[in-house]
Amino acid sequence: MHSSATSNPTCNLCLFAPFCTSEEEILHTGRQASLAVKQYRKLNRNEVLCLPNNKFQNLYAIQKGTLKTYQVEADGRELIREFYFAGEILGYEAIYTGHYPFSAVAISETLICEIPYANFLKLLHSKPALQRRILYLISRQLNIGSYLVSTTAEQRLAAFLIELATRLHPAETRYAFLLPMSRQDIGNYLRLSAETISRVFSRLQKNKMILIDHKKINLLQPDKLKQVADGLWTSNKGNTVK
Amino acid sequence: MHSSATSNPTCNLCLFAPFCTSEEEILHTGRQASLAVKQYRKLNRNEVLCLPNNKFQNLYAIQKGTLKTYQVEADGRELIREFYFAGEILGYEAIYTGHYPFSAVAISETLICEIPYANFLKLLHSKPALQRRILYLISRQLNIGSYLVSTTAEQRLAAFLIELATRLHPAETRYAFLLPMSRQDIGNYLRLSAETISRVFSRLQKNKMILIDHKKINLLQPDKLKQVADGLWTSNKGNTVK
DNA sequence: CGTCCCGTTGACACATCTCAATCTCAGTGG
DNA sequence: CCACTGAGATTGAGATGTGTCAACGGGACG
Repeated sequence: MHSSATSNPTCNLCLFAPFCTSEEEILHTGRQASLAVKQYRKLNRNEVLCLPNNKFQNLYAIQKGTLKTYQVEADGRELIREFYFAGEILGYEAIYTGHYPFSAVAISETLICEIPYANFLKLLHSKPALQRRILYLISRQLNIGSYLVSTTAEQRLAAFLIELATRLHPAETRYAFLLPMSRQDIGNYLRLSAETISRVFSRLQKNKMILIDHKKINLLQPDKLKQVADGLWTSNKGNTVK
Repeated sequence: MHSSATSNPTCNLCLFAPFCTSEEEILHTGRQASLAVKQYRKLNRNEVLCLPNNKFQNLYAIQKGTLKTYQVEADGRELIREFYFAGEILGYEAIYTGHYPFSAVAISETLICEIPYANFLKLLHSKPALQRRILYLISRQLNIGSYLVSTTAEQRLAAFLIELATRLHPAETRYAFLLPMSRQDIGNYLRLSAETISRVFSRLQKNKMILIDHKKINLLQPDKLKQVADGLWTSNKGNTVK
């Protein structure tokens, strides 16, 4: 365990750190400080954070780990709305609906911090700089996943990988990383079958754009991947330039 | 022309009406009041509001009419990111990127109001109720179009039609309306070809769920359409229940 | 009244899905 | 330490929904 909230590298980047009840305070007192703007909680793999129609009360800052939000279709298929990584905030959608419009589940061991929405509003109002910053981050949410509009499987997966490289580690882009989610999860997010994800991975590897070994992935040529994402390249029928 | 800003029915619902320079003030003085929080502007069909990489300065409130935002793919295809109708606010995405990440074009005669972002921030800070309301509306944006994750053409189009019924007229749902956009535009938004849109319209009409005559559309059975959207019904192979 | 754009419909091509078999790897217990 | 097990990943073959290309038809508008 970390000795204090701010000793966690992600916390250093967190907007709410100044208003946060430290982990050690929680651990030592054995109870959560009721006045805390932010509270610490641990989720194991596959543990549920919230369910559809749960009443909206908190936003959640992810300190470490990964979550997915999803809804289940009538036919039983799971449609992933978004992944959330360390440093990101989950729950903005619920401000409008009044309840969480999805299930949120940890896909790896995850640490989250609760931000009661009432406190969130108070803080925003008292700190203009924080308000600007939060609008900036919500605006970012509106831009995330805009590549889902792309048509081909290759385009979407390539764009997804590039985005992962920028989102997986806060304030830093790394082109070699561990995929936190399964092929099935990626498919449920990109609206492709797990088999298609697997096949496209194989194609991209054959073209030397990536190296992939189970969860370990290395984006060898991010620039070329970007071209694939933009539809400038395709390897569907041998490596042909359009 | 209207005699004042608040005489326009949409203005009555607008959050910024209290801080707005009235139309008649603008018309009578012949120049736009520089201190105005909100300014009036008219766009003809196909007139451009902003282009990709234009510097972000204003949010735009739509007073009347319809706009689309889109980006052009490498292969020349136009991908529509969102439609905007009367009472909605365009431009949140640009807060993050610092420039508009899309083209915005009127698809019918449209009246818009400019909200300089600096003024927007000041207003939000001085009016906590306005701040809450704006967060509420941005949250709504995060939920709009969530049905784009659906797999089949029928599901996406049915969900689109239902959403249109609720968004087309502020604070009121109407199941008979005029489609403001072309089949091509709908296809560019739902990631389907114009031909597919046409075919699905025909199928839905054959099943008595809608009446469609060029731009005029009537959602005869919104509840059944909702079931189609949710994947509970399909008419792909004759009208079969799954 | 003619032109042109938009929408409709048909035939065929193709990307992705579905179903299925096989394989690897991690975890578990003997 | 090894065998067993189950979940996830890979790969193949056939099915299918949607895209593409094309022809046709009908309003809207000048």
